[in-house]
Amino acid sequence: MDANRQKRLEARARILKAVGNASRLLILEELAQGEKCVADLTQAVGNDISTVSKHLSLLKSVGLVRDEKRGNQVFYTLLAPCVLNFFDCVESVLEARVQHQIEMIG
Amino acid sequence: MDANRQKRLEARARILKAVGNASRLLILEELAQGEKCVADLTQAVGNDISTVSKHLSLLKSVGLVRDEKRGNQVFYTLLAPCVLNFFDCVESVLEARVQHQIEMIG
DNA sequence: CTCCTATTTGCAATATTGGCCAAATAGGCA
DNA sequence: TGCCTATTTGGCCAATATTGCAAATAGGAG
Repeated sequence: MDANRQKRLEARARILKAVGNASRLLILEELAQGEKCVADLTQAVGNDISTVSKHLSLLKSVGLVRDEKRGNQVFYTLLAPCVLNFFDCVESVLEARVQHQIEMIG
Repeated sequence: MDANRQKRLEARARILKAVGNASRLLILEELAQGEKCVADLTQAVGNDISTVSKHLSLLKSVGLVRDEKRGNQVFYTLLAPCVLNFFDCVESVLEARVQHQIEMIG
């Protein structure tokens, strides 16, 4: 396969991989409501704060979120709200799967 | 965090995770052009055929593709073309990142 | 400066993924 | 039946990802 295509696909995969994790999806959903600090997100996710911090730094490294320090807190903001559109597609896949299972049974 | 929300997020993550891999992205792009058999996809991806077969079975298990055996070949079809829309969003994230880097330098 | 709070980083343990090879399976054809 | 081709499955290993704890860092307040 073409090396350029490979590079392009890997760059895309890195971003999509960042979205393919339940904790990070939750973080993105929370950020969809507006900026949040790490402590707030930690509360929502339920993991150790250090774990959440690492998820955030991953999301930041691929460009999905931005961070801003104010006082001794760090606020994270969703940079690419378009990822929220993924959910509709994903839901349709889940729907279709349920439908398929019903057909198998019936 | 709510257990139902957790379940829902994990179901979504499973699908998105399936898309977050360069080889599987390539497979999805190939399938966007129409159904292909495993050998064709193997040629395009460049991995061992057993590896490609596993990628396909993963994509199938999350409901993104469908398989159909005809003769001694198995043809795979894209079930959720909406995943192709992810690419626009992902490209915009990559673009924004480049832009950000330029600002850092400049 | 010292203490307190918020966050990040380093480290180690564990889990998951991606890959290949070899073996198994399945269909078609002689 | 036996052979050939196409695909899947099982086993295994290396690389990567996820997590928590403890230590480090950074900013604000006294």
